[in-house]
Amino acid sequence: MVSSTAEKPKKKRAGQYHHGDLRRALIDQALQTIDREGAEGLTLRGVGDALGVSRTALYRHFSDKQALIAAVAREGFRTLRIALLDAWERQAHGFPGLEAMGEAYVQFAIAHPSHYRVMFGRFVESGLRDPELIQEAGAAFQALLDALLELQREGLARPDDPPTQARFVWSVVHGVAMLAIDGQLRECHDNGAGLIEYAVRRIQAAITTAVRM
Amino acid sequence: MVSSTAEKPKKKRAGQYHHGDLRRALIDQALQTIDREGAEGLTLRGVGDALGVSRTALYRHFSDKQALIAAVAREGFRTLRIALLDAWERQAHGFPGLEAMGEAYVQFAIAHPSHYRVMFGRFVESGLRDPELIQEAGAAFQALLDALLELQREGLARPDDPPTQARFVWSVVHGVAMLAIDGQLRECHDNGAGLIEYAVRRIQAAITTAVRM
DNA sequence: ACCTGAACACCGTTCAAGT
DNA sequence: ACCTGAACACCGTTCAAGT
Repeated sequence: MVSSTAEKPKKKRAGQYHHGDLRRALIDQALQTIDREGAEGLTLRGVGDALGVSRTALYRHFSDKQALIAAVAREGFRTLRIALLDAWERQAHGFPGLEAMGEAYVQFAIAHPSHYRVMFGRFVESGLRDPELIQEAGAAFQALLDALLELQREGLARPDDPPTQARFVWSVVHGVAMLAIDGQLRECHDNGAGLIEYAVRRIQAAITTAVRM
Repeated sequence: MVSSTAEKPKKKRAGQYHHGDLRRALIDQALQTIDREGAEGLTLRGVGDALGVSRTALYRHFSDKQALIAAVAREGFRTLRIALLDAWERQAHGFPGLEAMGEAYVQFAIAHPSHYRVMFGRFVESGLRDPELIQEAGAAFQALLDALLELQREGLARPDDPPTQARFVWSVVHGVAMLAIDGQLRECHDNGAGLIEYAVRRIQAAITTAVRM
């Protein structure tokens, strides 16, 4: 930190002349709108109005609309990673931990479908301009990779190439999640709960070293 | 067919006063645009211009833009189903046939990423207004279900609830496909080819009755 | 029946101007 | 430094009017 002039960072009270942290408020408002109305329902005019601010005010904090969405996506990967780690710890690791991670993953997507879609849509384009998004996504993936590495070390999971094994597991839960939020499981009377349970069991069967499930 | 008046169905030559089958031309043009520029690049003005027709001409054949997209999605499920059945037959059924189906599935998505996204995006909303879309998607799913039923009958696949088993397999290939086209496999030096191979093998391990893979 | 062109109500983004 | 309001170039959709 370079010692600056006499000016301390101003902490303006909320509701006063604009915001103390408009950037933060914009992200929160965008996330709220996305969760409620979907990403298509997100307009710069809308977030501006909701915050009592001009529709062009956000250009002081984000290069464009896509950058705002990328920031929302970043938050999503962070929340997801924490949920995964929490599930893993709560079940004290092992295959029960991996199952819990899988269920937590799909539940996050079902609870926040629009947010989840935003995390994966336009990922490449957004990632090129927002390295922190890629970093945050990588951290979430790392949580899964670490779990599998531990299972392999304990001789529970097959000693396959770890990144490939992790991407396979990711594919299953991502596939279930996407099918669920896109309405492709509408014929399941239980709204996909049975499939999630089946899927995590079959993941275990697919990567275990044990002879029988 | 009710015998009509003296008027035979006019077969206008292309390039002449509009089209003999504008509906067909609109779908083809929309598909081409989607494949080339993505679904966001699809504008009614664009397809109209490309066909030498007003931008509102399509309202004679489709209720709105979403209905046009739904028609494109329908074509996609049809093409996908044919590709799956072809792969299944070419490998003479069995697990080799199932593996080939899985690879054909992912390859379709990678070859036509925007088309594939359109097939699953807004599926519910589109399906409510376009029952044929749901029917075509169901037919594609049925191809997979039939394959698994045969494997179960032969004692090769576990006798689990067939729709659940089919949705699980679908989730894996859908997950791989979505991750691939959304750029989440960019760190794979082989662009995901190894993952696809690994995934179809692990699917087999997950649903087989055999003790060892 | 089928298509057009003007009009309408929206967008994201730019930019000169305010404080 | 930060924000505004008018303006610009786009959208999808509607509708009276043409043929």
